[in-house]
Amino acid sequence: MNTLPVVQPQRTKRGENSRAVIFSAALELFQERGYDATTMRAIAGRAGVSLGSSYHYFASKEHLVLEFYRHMHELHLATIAPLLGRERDLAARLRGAIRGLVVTCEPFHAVAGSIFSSVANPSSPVNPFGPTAKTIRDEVIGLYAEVMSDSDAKIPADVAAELPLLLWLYQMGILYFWIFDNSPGRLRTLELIDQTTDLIVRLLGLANLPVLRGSRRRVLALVRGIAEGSHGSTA
Amino acid sequence: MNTLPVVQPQRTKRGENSRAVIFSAALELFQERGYDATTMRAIAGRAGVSLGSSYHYFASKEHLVLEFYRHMHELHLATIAPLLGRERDLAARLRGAIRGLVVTCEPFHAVAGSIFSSVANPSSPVNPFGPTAKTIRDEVIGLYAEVMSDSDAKIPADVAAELPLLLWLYQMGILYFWIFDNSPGRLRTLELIDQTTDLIVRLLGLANLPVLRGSRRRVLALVRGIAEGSHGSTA
DNA sequence: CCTTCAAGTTGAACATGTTCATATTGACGG
DNA sequence: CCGTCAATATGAACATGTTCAACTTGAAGG
Repeated sequence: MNTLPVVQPQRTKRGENSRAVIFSAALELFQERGYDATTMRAIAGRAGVSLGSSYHYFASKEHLVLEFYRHMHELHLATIAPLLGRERDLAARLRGAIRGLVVTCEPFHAVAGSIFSSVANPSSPVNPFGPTAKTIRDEVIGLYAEVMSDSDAKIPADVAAELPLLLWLYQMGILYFWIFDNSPGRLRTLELIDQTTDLIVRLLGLANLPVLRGSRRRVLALVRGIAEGSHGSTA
Repeated sequence: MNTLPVVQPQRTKRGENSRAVIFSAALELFQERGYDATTMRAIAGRAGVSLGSSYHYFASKEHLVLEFYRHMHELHLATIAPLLGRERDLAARLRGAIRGLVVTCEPFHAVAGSIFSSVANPSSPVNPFGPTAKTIRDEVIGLYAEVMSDSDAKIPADVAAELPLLLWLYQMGILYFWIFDNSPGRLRTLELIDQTTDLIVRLLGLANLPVLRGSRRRVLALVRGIAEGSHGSTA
């Protein structure tokens, strides 16, 4: 994973280090002061580089958020890896994965609000539906594919094809709720997670009932349509 | 509606006019150049007032968006009023209401993306969940209460209590999809509306089935919980 | 050791949202 | 008609994201 072909010769040593230092400074400042209050000049200052240098490595402040995503995702993976290795019950896996997410993000709760501002902007590079974020998006969706497929739940193929995407959307919904959640210990969010994950798994079971067959087919067709749409035309 | 008690004596004549002129200029420029590309200086310029004057009437650029909301909501109301007066079938009412929404917003499709950026920010005054937007939010939710209650559908009381809020959330989801929709004539969105409104009405019917009783109770409890949460702690 | 050149680095300059001290207006009491 | 005062109006000044042309570094080739 660290041995790429010989394409960017020097770009590594010095540059790689500067990039890391800058991102690390940004991360600290985001936590200390929040996203909006963190100036690009302040980031450069703490990193010990010039303002221009910061822009050499991160095309915009939002690109720092993109890197922030990747970072959080790695932390998230590390947090829930043990659980995913051991647990096989779908409800437990899902609950653990989402709980792990908000726990991982907890240190950045205060920041998350202003960050979401950029995130929702369709023309921003950090928009989860946009092309720039495709790599990290596919990785996250892949995580939920793993949550699903390595469980012992028997999921019909047509549902299984769309479920990871749906769980990814669900995760974003939870995160948006979490942003607004000021309850002590973020208990409201945790409770919401417990209840919704249970509900999701239960509905998956019910989806086989004859009365629901029609709705299930239609919901899946809808999801497929939406997913295709995102491909073709990203602003 | 125009005869308020004697509280703001002079504030009306000249001020009211300036405010309207500024907003109208902003509206034009948003359409012509998009939200981000529209400068507060440009707005002031076209309105024929100074930069400072604009800030006298609108505390920030985002407050112009708040006014924009109100304006769109009024247009929306006017658009669907005839339908709501005549039609009684819930599916048709809902479909018409949501279709009317995207049709009303159509002239601002290009702008909507960058506007949503501010909208999603929890600390922004235009955040739909925030306190500043409460008035307009309640109005919009009220619209969906009317869509529901003046139909001939028989909706259980517990569902009816939460449905308007859910439909309001649903409407926002549709709008977010619409923002990304570049299909000719925005057909993808219209189709999505047709299918989802049908699905919603069908699910409302199914909610009475014994097998779904449990899930229904839990979903409603969840929604109630979420709604309460938004009250207490708005960032 | 010198040349070369791409990668890295720099800070001044620019655009734009926002603030603020100051000036102008115009209705109203006298 | 005059003085008063709140509402209204103004533009300079400020902060900050972003751009850019110029400068520095250091490894590779000779």
